[in-house]
Amino acid sequence: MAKTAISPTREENYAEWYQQVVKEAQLAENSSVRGCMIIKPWGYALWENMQSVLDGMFKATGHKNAYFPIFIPLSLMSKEAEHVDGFATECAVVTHHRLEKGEGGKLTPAGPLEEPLIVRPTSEMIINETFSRWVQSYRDLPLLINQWSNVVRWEMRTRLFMRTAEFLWQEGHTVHATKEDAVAETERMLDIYAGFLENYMAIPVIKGTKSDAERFPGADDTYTVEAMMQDGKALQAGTSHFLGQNFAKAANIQFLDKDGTQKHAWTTSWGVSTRMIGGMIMTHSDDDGLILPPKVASAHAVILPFLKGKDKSGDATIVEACEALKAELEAQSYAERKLVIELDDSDTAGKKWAWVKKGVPLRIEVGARELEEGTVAVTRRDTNEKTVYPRAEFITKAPEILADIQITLFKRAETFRADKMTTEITDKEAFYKRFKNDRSAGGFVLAPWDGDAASEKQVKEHLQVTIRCLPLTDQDVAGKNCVITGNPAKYMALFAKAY
RNA sequence: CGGGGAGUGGCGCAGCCUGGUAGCGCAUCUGGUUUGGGACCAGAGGGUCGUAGGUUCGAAUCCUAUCUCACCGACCA
Repeated sequence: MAKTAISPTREENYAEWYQQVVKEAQLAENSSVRGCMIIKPWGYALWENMQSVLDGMFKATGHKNAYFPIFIPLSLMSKEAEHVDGFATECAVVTHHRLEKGEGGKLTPAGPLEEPLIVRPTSEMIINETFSRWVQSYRDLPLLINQWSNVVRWEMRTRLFMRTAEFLWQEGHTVHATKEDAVAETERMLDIYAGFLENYMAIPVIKGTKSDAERFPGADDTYTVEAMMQDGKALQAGTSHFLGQNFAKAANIQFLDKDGTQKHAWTTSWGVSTRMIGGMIMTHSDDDGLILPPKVASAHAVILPFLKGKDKSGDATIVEACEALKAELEAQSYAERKLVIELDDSDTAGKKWAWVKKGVPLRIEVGARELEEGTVAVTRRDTNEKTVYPRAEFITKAPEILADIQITLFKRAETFRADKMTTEITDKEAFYKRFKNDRSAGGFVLAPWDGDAASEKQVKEHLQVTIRCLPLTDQDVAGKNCVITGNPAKYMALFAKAY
């Protein structure tokens, strides 16, 4: 059995394996603040790449960025009843505005605020309240705004990237004159998320709508993209909400329409977060650590010179050659981005493994032999394949190799998901059996459902299985019966255990 | 919030039951050896043992309180 760079392996302990991958890849670490993570440079570079692509997509569809306060007055928060109920148990609340030195120099909060401030768990209330002043006429619509920010949700249990008390995200908030426009926007943004996840993160997703129980608090409809992780659990990777007129009414967003009457507007909101990084790790990484999809990778390749130690005669030449190679590679582009190349000329043992664990797509080895032959030895992180290329050929071919890695990762994930997906289960016994298997979380089961909250609740209590979504396609239920109750089915539902 | 677990040099741990003021591995630094790879030898630096109180001649070790963290549940992006 070959030694793996990450211990334990996925098979041995998936949860612990995940923590180790994050740590060994230098993506993030726990901070001294409960539930809050420190995103390290290697992880933040990844997030910046993701941001940059998404931001371009938002702007290309007419959205503009803005920034709203981190604090929401308590009174404002309480205006949409369902929304409040959904977030009340996980709000951080600011109640004081200064510190005083007490006994023994110990600092204690003083100066109570007249009205407590909530640290935003999401910004619907503060943004829609603002929109009520921005929107006066049908000419002001649609209003398409996005914000990049942090939010705070005081979760009971946290896990790096997957669920942290504070996380980074973007939240889009839009206002429309008609229901049709708002629904179209909700679906457009869902498509953008799905496209980003599949084409950039190489994570295959299933698009669908949430059941009543899983909907965003205050929304009429929540659209979601669901991904399958390597342990057979599902991950909600992004959501897009059709908010109906609920928030428009709560925040009083009205406009004077062409016909001269005052109308309430229709709003949407949509978001993706640093959680996608967690999804990416759980989709692609292996027992040797992280594997980054080239399109968003913090770096595309690392050059590792083989130095001669004591007999340093040739070392300077090798490092120089590596620097020249780096410069030439950096002139190349892949996926509208100049190649980012790291050069690690440290002589520490195990530096190769450090880069394996960081998930960099290509490792380029250059030593005396390569210099002499005019070649480079290149190893792909995804397949572990080592190929010796003539130097010039590799430089022009690098983007092509990266593109192949990107596709390989996506296809591999797609194949994996296909193995974890069944549409064959039609009776309750088989359904229960599937999800009671201890070795695996069970994957996706696409099965008929009667649309009743009671049956949904039942499988959640018995099996910790939830309805991830009602897929947008495959909704033919004619003649089919609910997998749980046997009653006539209303929907095809995608069931899974979830993060 | 419930269930078990853990807080000891930068990291990972032992020591605790049977009190006598700290030890191992990795990492770091120095010197040497080695060199297509997760090295070896020798030496060195670095810790008031989570915090507060108590028992004692003496506490990492016993007692009490308290804080924190990761993990498994319930809750959730």
